[in-house]
Amino acid sequence: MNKPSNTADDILAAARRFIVAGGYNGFSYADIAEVIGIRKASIHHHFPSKVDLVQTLVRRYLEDAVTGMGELERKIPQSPELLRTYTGYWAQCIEDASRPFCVCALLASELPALPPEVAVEVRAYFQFLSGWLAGVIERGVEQGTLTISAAPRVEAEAFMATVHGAMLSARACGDAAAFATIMAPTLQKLIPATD
Amino acid sequence: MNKPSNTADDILAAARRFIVAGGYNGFSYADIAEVIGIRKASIHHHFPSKVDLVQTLVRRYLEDAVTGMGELERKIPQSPELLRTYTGYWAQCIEDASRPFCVCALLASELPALPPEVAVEVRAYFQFLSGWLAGVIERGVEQGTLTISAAPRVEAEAFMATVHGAMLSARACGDAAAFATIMAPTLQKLIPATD
DNA sequence: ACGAAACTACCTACTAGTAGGTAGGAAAGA
DNA sequence: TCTTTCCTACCTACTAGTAGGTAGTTTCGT
Repeated sequence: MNKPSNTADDILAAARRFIVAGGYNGFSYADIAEVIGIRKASIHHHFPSKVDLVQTLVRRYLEDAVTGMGELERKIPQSPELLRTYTGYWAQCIEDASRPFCVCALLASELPALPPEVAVEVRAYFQFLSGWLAGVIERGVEQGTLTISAAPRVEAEAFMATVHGAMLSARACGDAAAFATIMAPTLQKLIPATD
Repeated sequence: MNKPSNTADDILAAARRFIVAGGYNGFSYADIAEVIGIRKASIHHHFPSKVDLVQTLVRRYLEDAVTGMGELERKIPQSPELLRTYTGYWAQCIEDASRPFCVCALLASELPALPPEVAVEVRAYFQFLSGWLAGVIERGVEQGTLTISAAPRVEAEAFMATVHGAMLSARACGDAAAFATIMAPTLQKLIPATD
């Protein structure tokens, strides 16, 4: 039912790897062309401009996050376990180097220099993630499974910040395990009387 | 007593602004030349290569941090007040847009794509900052002015991560006040029984 | 008159993007 | 069924502009 052509997906995947490594200006059409084995003009066939490419990439990234978080919420009703699974997901991604950084976290860092079409998509991701975390935390408080010291929205922002900062630290000290090490006490502070 | 020539400093200052805005690949010698009103060839006189320029910039950034933190420790012996002052400093910088992001935090995000000479300097900054924070936290625990739930080194890493992540969030939501909002509960969790 | 700091003028390599064409398959009309 | 037409996917070959960097010269302060 779906198009069998996966070149566009290959381009997006390569672009994601490059962006995660070095940001928006850290790669070129030539770089992508080389790793997937086509000419750079062919990339323009799938994505007329670099802005189109990255915009599509980030938009899809957000869509995947929305559906992914939805599934996660369905499977795991308890907030503490939900937060643990979320950070565990990233810990895994960083550990096996499959997705060693969040695309949007990286792009956000260079937001003032980003094309506006891309910037708006990045901002949307942050808004979604922070909103989702706020919801999870709020529910946890209502269930009595989480203890917080500020408003859920603020706690959510702080949690998200720590996740992104922990990615940065893991990268900076070249130690993938650093992410999990940093997140452990952060989770502990939200979850009362665990194991 | 100091050299009256400030062009090299002007170049470094301009480069810092550009890097803070868009990272290592987000600016060119031409960009710097334009804003400070010289030709780009003249920049090569002061900094033969871009690597030299950014390496010098990051090295000086670390030196300034080392002396700055030293002074801070001399002036403020109490750990809670020290952490508050440190985050307050960044809150101020972000608020007045004078230094809306940490140079090394930004460069760390694109670390895999950075020239190795620059990467090593960035890593040194992270090591210093995390070590300094660990010392501050350890002393606070000994003084009984801080309560922690993990080893001082881990708490320090988590604190640093939250600071960097909060910068990112402030940038992403385009609201400078977000930084202080995020840091408030983070500080509160470390400081027991405060007003 | 000497060196530092700036300049003009240039280089090569690479950037995103375009023009125009080709190979092959699907569709559609007689 | 054959042929024309269209489409997708890719190609070669090119453009204008920008990247970092160099060579050689002039300007300026002491």
